[in-house]
Amino acid sequence: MSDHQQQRTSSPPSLSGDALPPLEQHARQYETVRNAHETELIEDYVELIGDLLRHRGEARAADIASRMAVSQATVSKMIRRLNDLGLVTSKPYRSLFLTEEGQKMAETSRARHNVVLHFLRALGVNDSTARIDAEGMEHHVSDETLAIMQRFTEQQNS
Amino acid sequence: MSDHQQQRTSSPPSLSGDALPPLEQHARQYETVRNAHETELIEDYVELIGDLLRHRGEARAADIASRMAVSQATVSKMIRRLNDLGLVTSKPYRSLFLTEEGQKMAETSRARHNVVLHFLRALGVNDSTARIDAEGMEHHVSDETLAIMQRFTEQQNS
DNA sequence: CATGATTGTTAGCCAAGGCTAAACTGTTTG
DNA sequence: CAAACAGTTTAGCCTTGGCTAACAATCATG
Ligand SMILES: [Mn+2]
Ligand SMILES: [Mn+2]
Ligand SMILES: [Mn+2]
Ligand SMILES: [Mn+2]
Repeated sequence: MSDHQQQRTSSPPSLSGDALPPLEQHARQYETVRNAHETELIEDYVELIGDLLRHRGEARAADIASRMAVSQATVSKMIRRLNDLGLVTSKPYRSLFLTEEGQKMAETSRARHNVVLHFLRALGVNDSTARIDAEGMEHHVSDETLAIMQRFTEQQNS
Repeated sequence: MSDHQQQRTSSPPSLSGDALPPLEQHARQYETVRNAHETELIEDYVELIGDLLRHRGEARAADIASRMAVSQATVSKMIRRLNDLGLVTSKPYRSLFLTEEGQKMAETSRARHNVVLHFLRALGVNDSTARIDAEGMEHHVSDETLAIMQRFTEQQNS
């Protein structure tokens, strides 16, 4: 099929599915995704540290490493970054703590994560699948969509 | 844990929101996300190349660069990777084409992308927001969730 | 209180995915 | 048909986020 293959047997000129979005808009889609990827891991770390602090009272590098399924060296390096970003405070060989800013990020990340997770469950997705999907999706859900998801979930549970 | 600090004062055992998932499951969440990130960009390139071929008859590096809002050098490097992966064929200074395998990937990516996009619109999300969110979310939606989204969308449009 | 186990850090490696600058090719056009 | 221009490639750089191996600190325990 050098050109067009059958495609419908008798179709008029252009029946090639949805059109391409205008260039500017299309570009903005990919840019937004790239931006999300820059903060994604940071958010997951901060959120996890917050959760460990809330549930365990402390957040050790070793716990983060096993929860994230990543080496301790990787965690150690990332902790320095979080420190440089002013999100955590860490004395060597001691538990981590979140700065004010880190706490704020942890809360908003956790809130968003929960909205997505509960939405997926309300949609009918199996819990463990919902958890996996939410872990990735959360970073790519706009505020607009988030609000709609929340409304949907509330409506469903009533 | 050396010290614990206060940590509880007087509250009943656990009032710290949802519990942490069991370690194995939690680790699997992050692993799945990392895996998705490995193939994500590849899929977007292949999908875009497929769309350009369908809509324009050819896929030039310059078009990809402007659509992705990325430098031509970046595209050129990525094309070599796609070539090495057996997803595209490319003669220097000529338009790209998809291999069989590339076409298969383009189709399944496009199909999944569309399910997510149409689902978001059916949910009530504004079109341009839906496009942005779908571009990121698509790579983190399991088959299970995808099927549910599709059913939801169909049901909504009837 | 010495010592082994656990935990944390550092050094050095790698691949992916960006970038700019410079060189090269192909096409258009005066 | 020679330039000029547009498109493509290459070289070299950078950051992120992984890894392993070696070393260092802390903690538990006999
Ligand atoms: Mn999260
Ligand atoms: Mn996440
Ligand atoms: Mn896509
Ligand atoms: Mn995408």
